[in-house]
Amino acid sequence: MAQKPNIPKGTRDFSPSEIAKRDYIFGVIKKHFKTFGFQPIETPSFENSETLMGKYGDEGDRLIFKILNSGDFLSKVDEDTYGAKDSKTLTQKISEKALRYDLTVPFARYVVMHQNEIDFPFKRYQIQPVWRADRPQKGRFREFYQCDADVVGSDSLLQEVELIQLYDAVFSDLKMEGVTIKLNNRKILAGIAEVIGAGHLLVDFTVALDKLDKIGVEGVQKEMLAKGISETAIAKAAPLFELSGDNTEQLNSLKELLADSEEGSKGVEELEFIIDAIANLELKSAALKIDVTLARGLNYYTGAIFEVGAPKGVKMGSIGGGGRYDDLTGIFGLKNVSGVGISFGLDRIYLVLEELGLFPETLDRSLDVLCINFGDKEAMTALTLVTQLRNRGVSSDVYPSKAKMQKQMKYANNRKVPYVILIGENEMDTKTFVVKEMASGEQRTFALSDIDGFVKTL
RNA sequence: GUGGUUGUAGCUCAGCUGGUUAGAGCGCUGGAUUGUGGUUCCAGAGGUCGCCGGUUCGAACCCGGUCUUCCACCCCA
Repeated sequence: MAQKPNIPKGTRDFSPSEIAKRDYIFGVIKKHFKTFGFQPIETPSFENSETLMGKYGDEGDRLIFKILNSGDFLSKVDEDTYGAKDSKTLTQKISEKALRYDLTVPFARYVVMHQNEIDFPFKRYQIQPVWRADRPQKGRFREFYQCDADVVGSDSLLQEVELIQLYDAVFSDLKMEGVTIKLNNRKILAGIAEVIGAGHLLVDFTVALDKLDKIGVEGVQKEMLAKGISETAIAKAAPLFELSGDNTEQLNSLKELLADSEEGSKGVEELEFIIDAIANLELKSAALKIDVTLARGLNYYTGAIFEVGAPKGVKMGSIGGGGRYDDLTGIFGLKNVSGVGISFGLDRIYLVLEELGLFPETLDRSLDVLCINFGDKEAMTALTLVTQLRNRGVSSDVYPSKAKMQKQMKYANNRKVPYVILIGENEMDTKTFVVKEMASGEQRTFALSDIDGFVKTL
C-alpha cells in the first residue's frame, strides 16, 4: 500500500513561484549587505551540543533540536542514568550534536576559531536556515531562514547607526514602507532597575515591562508584584509607563529619571548619539522610535537593542531584531571583542510582502518565449531559433510534442509566457516566424535572419 | 511545555438532530473548432470522508486515542 506522503509540522515545500519571491527578497537583502561592506560566511547546519546549549536560556535549550548519536547509543548509557529517566541528563549522553538555533552563536564560535585570519573590525553576513522545536503558528516555523549582518571588533556607536540605515535601505528597497525600527538600550533597563531598587530582579523586571503594550500598565504591575518586585519600586517606575512624545522628549524624561544611575545615564547618552546621528542622516522610509519596553534577547545583549515592527495594520510579530553584545565571544574564550548585529526574518518578511501585495509582478515570469510545435520538421527550425535566443540570454523553449494548438497555448498561458512564436508550414516556406504577444493578442512577423530585430522588442 | 481549533475530489468548501449509490465551484482529460490561449458549450475521470479503535441494526456525523492544520499563552524571526 502506498503511504500518504507528508512533511514534518512547521516545515514547508517551496514551489517555483514561491522560490522566485524568496529569491527576490534574498537578492535585495544581499545587495545591501554588500554595499554596506559585509562579507558572507556559512557555518554547518549542526554544531556540537555544548556550543549551543546554555546560550539561549532554559527556554532556548528546550527549543533546540537535538541529534541522536549514531550506533548503539543506548548501550553506552549506565543503568543509573537510564533508570533515573531524567530527560536532560539522558539527552546529554545520547545526543552530542544539535541543529543550529540561530546564526549569532555559531558566528561567535566562528570568530573565536578563526581569530587569527580575521581582520577586525569584521563585518560578516550570513543567510542560512535555522531550526527550532517550537509549536508552529502564524509566522512561526520549525525551519526558517535568518539573514544576519554583524560587526565584531568595534565598539563604535557608528556601527549601530549604520545598521539602522541598513534596515531602512532594505525595507525601502522592498517597497515596504512604514516599518518601525524600535530602539532601546540594555543599560537603560539596568539603570531603571537600579534606580527603583530592583537591580537583582533585572530579568523579571524587563520581561514584565516588555509586555506593556500587550497586557497594559496594570497587568505589568501585577506581574512585577508577583515576581517579588516591591510596591515602592513599582511606584518609582511609574514615570516609565507614561513616557510619551517624540524621541527627544522621551530622552529628556529618561535623563531625569536616570540621573542617579551611572549605567543608566551611559545608556541614555548612547541612545541620544544614535538618535541624533540618524536625525542628521535621515531615513528613507522607516521610522526610528525609542521604546524602553523593548527587552529582547536579554541573555546576551549589553548595549543597543533593535526590533523591527511590520507596517501598521499588518498583524505580525517582529520581522527583524538585533543588538549589541559585548561578551559573546567571551564564552568561547576570546575576551574584549564587542559585537553588534541585526537579523532579518525572511519568512515573516515574505508573509508581510504577500499580505500587502508588494511583490513585483514580473517575478512569476519564468519563460520569455515558447515556440509552438507543429511537427518534427518545424520543431527543428524552432529549436534552431530557440538556440539562438538562448545564446542572447532570452529564456526560451520549444513545446516538446506536437500537441493540439489549444493545449500548447494553454500551457503558455499557465506558465505566464509573454511571447509565443509560431513556425508552421507557411513560415517555413517564407523563412519567417510569427511572434504573438499574449497580453494583447497582437502578432508580428520577423525574418528568421532577423532574430535581433525581435530581441530588441523584448 | 499549556489551552483551544481544524481535517470530506488536485484546490476552495457544502453535507440538516447518525439513515440507502457523499455533492458544488474551480482545475484536469476528451470533444464542438485540421494554425491561435486567457471569455462559450457538451461529455468524462477523480474520494479508504486524516488514521486507529469504540458505541449503534446503521457513523463523514456520536465517544476515546493519535497525527495534522491554524490560533493564543510561553518564548521568539
